[in-house]
Amino acid sequence: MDDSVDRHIARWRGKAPFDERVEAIVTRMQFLVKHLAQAKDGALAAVGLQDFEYETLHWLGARGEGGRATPSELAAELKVSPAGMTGRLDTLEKAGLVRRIRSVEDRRRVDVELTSEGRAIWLKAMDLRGEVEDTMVGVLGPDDQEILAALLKRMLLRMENPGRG
Amino acid sequence: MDDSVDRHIARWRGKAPFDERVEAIVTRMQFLVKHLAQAKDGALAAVGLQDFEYETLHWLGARGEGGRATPSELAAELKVSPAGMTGRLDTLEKAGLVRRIRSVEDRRRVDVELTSEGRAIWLKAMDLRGEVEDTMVGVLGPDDQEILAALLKRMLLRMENPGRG
DNA sequence: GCAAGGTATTTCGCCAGCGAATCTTTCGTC
DNA sequence: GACGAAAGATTCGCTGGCGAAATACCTTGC
Repeated sequence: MDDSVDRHIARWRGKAPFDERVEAIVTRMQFLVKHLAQAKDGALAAVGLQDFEYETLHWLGARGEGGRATPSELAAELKVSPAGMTGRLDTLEKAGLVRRIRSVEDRRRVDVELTSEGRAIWLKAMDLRGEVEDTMVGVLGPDDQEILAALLKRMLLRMENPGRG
Repeated sequence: MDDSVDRHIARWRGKAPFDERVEAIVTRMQFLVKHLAQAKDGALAAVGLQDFEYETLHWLGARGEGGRATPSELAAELKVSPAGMTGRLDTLEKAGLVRRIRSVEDRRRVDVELTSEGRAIWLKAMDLRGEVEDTMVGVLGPDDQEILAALLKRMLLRMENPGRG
């Protein structure tokens, strides 16, 4: 059975010089990410969160109980511009899910931490998000998941270490 | 060697209940797509194109010489809202890369086609984009690429056919 | 033949993100 | 110890995309 990318590529064969495998891989990843975002949007709406809010809470929650992070760290981890992160934190702080604390020893810095309410909502949202992602990744058995994760990792390493081979 | 996703997941183990494999796969795909978009932005700037413009020209070009498509078709294929597609086409038409033709027999409809200039620029841009994507996907040998494409396809089929399995 | 409903596109108001510029604080150097 | 460079966060102006409403057109049923 064909997916939309197969149809795209077939309709297209011979009309221009390009690598079909590469095209298929890249386009499928783009579509999967887009699908995922849309599906997650729907699921997260149930707890009143938007995707970008959840994503931010998620990486903040990863710091552990009472864990903190600076806006720049979060911006780098989430691959968002510093300005974008300021905007996200504004929204989250206004909603009471996050707290900004100006550092004492270096007053340029700001630490961000989850409020207890933020942590609670994040935990609720994790379940919902998990369902969507499990639906997608769950088509694959555990072995295939391992293989997929490894292949993706090799590509990501290349992108994160431009110097390397 | 670890990538940023490994580090994220490790830092995080035991702190919340979730499937590490799924998390790793999803997060890596998101990062790869983001990396790709950023790298492509840079490359395409050389021909004065933005990513969303190239993407639209690309699917239009796939229709073949003199091929046409309606805005709604393009919107569906590119997973963009109809309103968003109008905006894209406005930009492209103003730049002279695309032409809108109101259909004669059904005057609600609009057909879109590449101008010759649009086709030329698209072809030039394909090379540049190819380089970036090849760099990423090229870490994998042909066999691994086939495996990856197949795994992605299985997931995409699931997302495009919600009823199924 | 005409009203009601459906379809294709566009307009409108809004939002998150980006890059550049700004402001504050700290660090290095003389 | 003062002054310029650097670092961290924020503000500002702009852009692409979204959802909802509006517009224009076709089609069906009476």
